[in-house]
Amino acid sequence: MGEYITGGRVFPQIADRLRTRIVAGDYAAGSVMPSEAALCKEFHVARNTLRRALAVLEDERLIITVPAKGRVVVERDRLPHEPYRYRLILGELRKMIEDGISPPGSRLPSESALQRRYETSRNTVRRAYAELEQAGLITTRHGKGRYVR
Amino acid sequence: MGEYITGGRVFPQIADRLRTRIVAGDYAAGSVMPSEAALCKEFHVARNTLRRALAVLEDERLIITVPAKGRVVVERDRLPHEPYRYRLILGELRKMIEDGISPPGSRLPSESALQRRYETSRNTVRRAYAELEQAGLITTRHGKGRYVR
DNA sequence: AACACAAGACGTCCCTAGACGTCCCACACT
DNA sequence: AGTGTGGGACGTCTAGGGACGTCTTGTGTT
Repeated sequence: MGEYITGGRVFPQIADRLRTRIVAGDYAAGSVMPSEAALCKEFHVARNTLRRALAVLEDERLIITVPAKGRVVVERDRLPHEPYRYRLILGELRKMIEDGISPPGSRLPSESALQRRYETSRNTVRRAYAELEQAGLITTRHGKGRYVR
Repeated sequence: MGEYITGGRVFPQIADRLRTRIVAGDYAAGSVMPSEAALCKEFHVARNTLRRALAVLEDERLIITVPAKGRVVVERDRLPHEPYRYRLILGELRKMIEDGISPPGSRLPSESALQRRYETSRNTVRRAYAELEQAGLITTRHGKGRYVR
């Protein structure tokens, strides 16, 4: 816990301390930083102030904000991978379809199969399939399964 | 684990065994029975079969099926209370408004206040408020709170 | 042929938890 | 007056877990 320098603005100081942690590797590249709430507690500042500090770091391209996820520390010379699970599943399924690995008419994995494969919830799997259906790439037959259109 | 009586139908047997548990109080009145999945496992039967057995008990007014909740054992001479949390909150809030305890223009409890009061999730609180707003009973002012219309 | 049963797939709903996003307001300090 | 801070409220999204509802398809018994 550092002292508060009276007179100076506080959010730049917090930005400094967070930047130090990032370059030192305390917050590993590619990982998610502690949440706003956690950092607010640690630094004893309001969310307002903390967010300003984080905005500074984002301006410096040190972190990327991912809503519903958190702040991800940027990895140099590596493009950021998909932060959302359902988007990841969605991408892999779409690739299988577009590459012809799952030809039109073929049956796609069941929800429970994907649930096991990706170690995720049924909700997330369904979300991915919902978008594929929305995109017109697949059709669903109740009680039977999903098929490539 | 009892034996299976060859020749007889199995779902009536399961209904019998479940009925016995209910009248014996193994499944207390007002409580929720084990889920279909759990009972399927215990009796080593398909969901189909188990549901038939449960349908028998529901016909006999011994249990009530509550989607997303489970089977509730009926309480004699007590009308069943609201099974869904958000409906319960909704009901109490509406009563406060209609009884004039929360007069028009007055501010309603914040989401976090209700969250604490009912020991529930923010989602559930929001759900209740959403229905009140849908019903035109309240209005929401972003950043300020909710008010009786 | 009809029925019971098994097994599995998808559909819908309730509930919890946690992130970030936005807005509003009071206060202090400049 | 303007800015920084603290603090709070509501908005939206991702994710996980679980219950019942419905549909389809086999298999075996009657």
